Amino acid sequence: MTTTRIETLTKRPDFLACARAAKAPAPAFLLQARNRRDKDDLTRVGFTCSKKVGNAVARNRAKRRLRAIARAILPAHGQPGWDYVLIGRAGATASRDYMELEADLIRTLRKVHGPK
RNA sequence: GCGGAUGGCCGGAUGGCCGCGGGUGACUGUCGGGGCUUGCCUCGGCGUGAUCCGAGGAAAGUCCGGACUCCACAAGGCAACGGUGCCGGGUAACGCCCGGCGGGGGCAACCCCAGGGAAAGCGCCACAGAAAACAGACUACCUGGCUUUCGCCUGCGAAAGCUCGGGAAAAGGUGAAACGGUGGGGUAAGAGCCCACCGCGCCCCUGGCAACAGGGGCGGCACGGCAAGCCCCACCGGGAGCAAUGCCAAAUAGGGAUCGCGCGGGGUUCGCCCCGGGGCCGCCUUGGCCCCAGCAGAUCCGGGUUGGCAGCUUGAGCGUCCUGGCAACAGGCCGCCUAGAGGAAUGGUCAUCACCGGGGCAACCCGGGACAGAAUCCGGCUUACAGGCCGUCCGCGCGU
Repeated sequence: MTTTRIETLTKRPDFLACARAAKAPAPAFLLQARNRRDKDDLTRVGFTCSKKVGNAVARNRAKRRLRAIARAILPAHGQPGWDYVLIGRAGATASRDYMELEADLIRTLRKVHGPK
């Protein structure tokens, strides 16, 4: 069993690169993803919740729920060598049912990987 | 019981499963460095499992006050700018807190106050009103004169009137405010014109550390308000901030400092001496600094960038009790260690219980969770907040 390690994105250029690549919308978030095409098979993920999501409390809660589904889904459904960015939406990210949130992520991942 | 005032506290609980940040020590686990007695010791990173800790009363607004760090800083005087403003106390400090005083509101408990100076000066006082700051007079009042009418009879009286003169500022009405108020005397009518009380001003005495309060005397009223318009007075105040600042490593172009040679005019015994010009330090005086010349040299320095480490949490700390104080608070004994991230942890999800709202006779069912997320750290202020708990006091009603 290969333990795919997951790292968190921290650099602004990485976020911008993802924003220019594939996008897939979901009711409670927006997924951006790209294949880095380098030697490393690391999977990386970043989270963005802008001021549009709400105040600091609302942004934190949205980010935590996104982090929770990413940790649950990505080891099985993510692909090595890819970067993913999850963007929170006002209201929906905090209120959508958790099981549906996970299903949304699986569906959108399939979509961004798809055409390849 | 109802209504009200005020002080303090809490801000769901427990348990599965899966996770995150930090500390501690562990490992037959790995990778790298160092040491040597060459298979051990040691340091660091990663991994694994263990254990402990992990958001708030406002963490918020960033409005005051500090600690800490860097920069600036010769003395005196003057000026400017900003802040504070009853008195006493507390504090590291404050624009904060406590206790008083004065004024205002409330039956009361209690609450509110930007609360120094208006005889230093300038400015302003809307609307209304005759008049808004220095006196003046619209209506009305008193009186003289004149005209008309009437009564008695040749002068007086009464009434009405006047582009007329004088007195007076009590009455009316306006206003936030009208040149002291109320009552009496006085007068042609009136007026501090005189008197009593109240208010106001000055002086004295008593009490109080003081703000101030009480009392006495004198004054015949002279001094309208606004200082959150300028201002005056007293007191306080350097600037920037943890993205401060310090250290390490990597990689490199341009820069800076010191030394050397040289540097306005004149003299020189070659040690120096005399005489300048310009600029800066808020201004002035004393004073200080820099420039008036650069270079082909020598030595040294480290900025910016990226990464890492420190600053970074033991502190004006928290709790029980005791002592002093009306209190804010201070002192003492004992005990405790309570987040330290850096695209930023402190969570996700499920269940049970408690709470609130709705439905139901009930078992129960359905729905809900305020304001809000540490970022160097403290002391305050202000603002936001579902719901709940405890204490003290006041008024009214009832019972004893």
